[in-house]
Amino acid sequence: MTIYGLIDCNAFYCSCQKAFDARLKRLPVVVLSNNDGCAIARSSEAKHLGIKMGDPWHLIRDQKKLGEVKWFSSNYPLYADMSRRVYQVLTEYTPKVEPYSIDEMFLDLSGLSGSLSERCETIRSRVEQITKIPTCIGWGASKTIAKLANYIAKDRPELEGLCDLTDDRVRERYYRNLPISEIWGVGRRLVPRLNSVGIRTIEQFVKADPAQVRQIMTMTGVRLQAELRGVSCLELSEMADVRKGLASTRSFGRPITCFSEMAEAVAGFAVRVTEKLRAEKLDAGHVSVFVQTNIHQRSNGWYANQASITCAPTQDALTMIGIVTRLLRTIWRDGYRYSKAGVQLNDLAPCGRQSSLFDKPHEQTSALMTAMDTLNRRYGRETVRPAATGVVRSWRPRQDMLSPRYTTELSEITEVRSF
DNA sequence: TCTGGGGTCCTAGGACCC
DNA sequence: TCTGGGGTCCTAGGACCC
Repeated sequence: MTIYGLIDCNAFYCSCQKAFDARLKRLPVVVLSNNDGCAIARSSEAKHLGIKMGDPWHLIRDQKKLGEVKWFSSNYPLYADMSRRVYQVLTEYTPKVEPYSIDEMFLDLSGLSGSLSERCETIRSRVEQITKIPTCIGWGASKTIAKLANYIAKDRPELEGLCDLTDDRVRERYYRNLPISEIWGVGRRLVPRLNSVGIRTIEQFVKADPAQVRQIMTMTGVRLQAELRGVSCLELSEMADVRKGLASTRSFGRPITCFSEMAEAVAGFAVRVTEKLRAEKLDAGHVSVFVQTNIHQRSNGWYANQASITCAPTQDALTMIGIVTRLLRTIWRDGYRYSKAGVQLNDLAPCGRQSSLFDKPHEQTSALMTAMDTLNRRYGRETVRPAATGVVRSWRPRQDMLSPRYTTELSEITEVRSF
């Protein structure tokens, strides 16, 4: 029988910041979303101050007790690289590692000899020694149980970061007291609907009539019930799945009110998504553009719309700018203060496919795109970019407290001085 | 003034075809 | 004028995740 483990990095983005600045060690640290909008990671010290996930930063930054909080704009190149390092360490201990998100990885613990608790403790200390990132590990007979075990390990300090749910009786004891909201896959919409038919604890969920669960949650719910009983339905996949879609979307640093600025912004998104496409050697046959005004301020008129089109598969930035600009014209309305927009690509496939009997397979990445990618890789993002993406760009998102990309940019590496 | 970005899966319903 | 069943594909919308 496979034993599934889940390792999760504690307050990952904050831990990454702390890893490169010893002065932060015992201080409350908060990392903000893009546009410095809201808190998306808090160190344990910051959690103790009462800062919640998703708190709008502009509403909490002025509170007195927050004077000592160190806050950062999010720095994804740094976090992605730290995640890769954690992955590297894990592969020393188990050959089967499935990255689930930037800070979580599923492990196949079946082959490990001796006490699993001891082995997992070794893995935790090794990850912390090499990367400076603290973690928790939970394990059990299915991914859903491993996920729950991980939550318990994090929630109860007395467990010292480890939780074993392989034993039926131990599992049932937790199921009796834990609410269904702790199940992986049961979110805020489903909780009240399940509550209304008398399902409140995980124990009640597992024992509930599958037909009733199916009615509320479709097949996903029935599968979850089986997983929680220890019948594994979700396999560990070591190969990353083929990507289904790809997007670039942003909130603006200030509202956009004129078409030409929005056209620049949307062209910028087109450049960004096609850059990702070329990096993964894909092309896209379906393109969507959306725009919207601030969802939190509907009083003076709210507008949101999207348009999409099926096109000859492409990965070319200039072609994509043409497509998204045409789509934007169909949904643009004067007189609104737009706060957010984006470009979404679908129908992805390895580039070079034949789109129809009469079209030739479109040409491989053009020399221009290759040159642009090479320059931007060597000299930094946006060293060269199409003029259609704008020059002034005063609507760009805020990033007031960006830390250096310590591990991926030579020019931003930590300096050590000795006297 | 200021509230993120990027994904996945599932289902229902419409268009179209034979 | 009446009148069917079954299949595929696509899209929109709803739910979830980190």
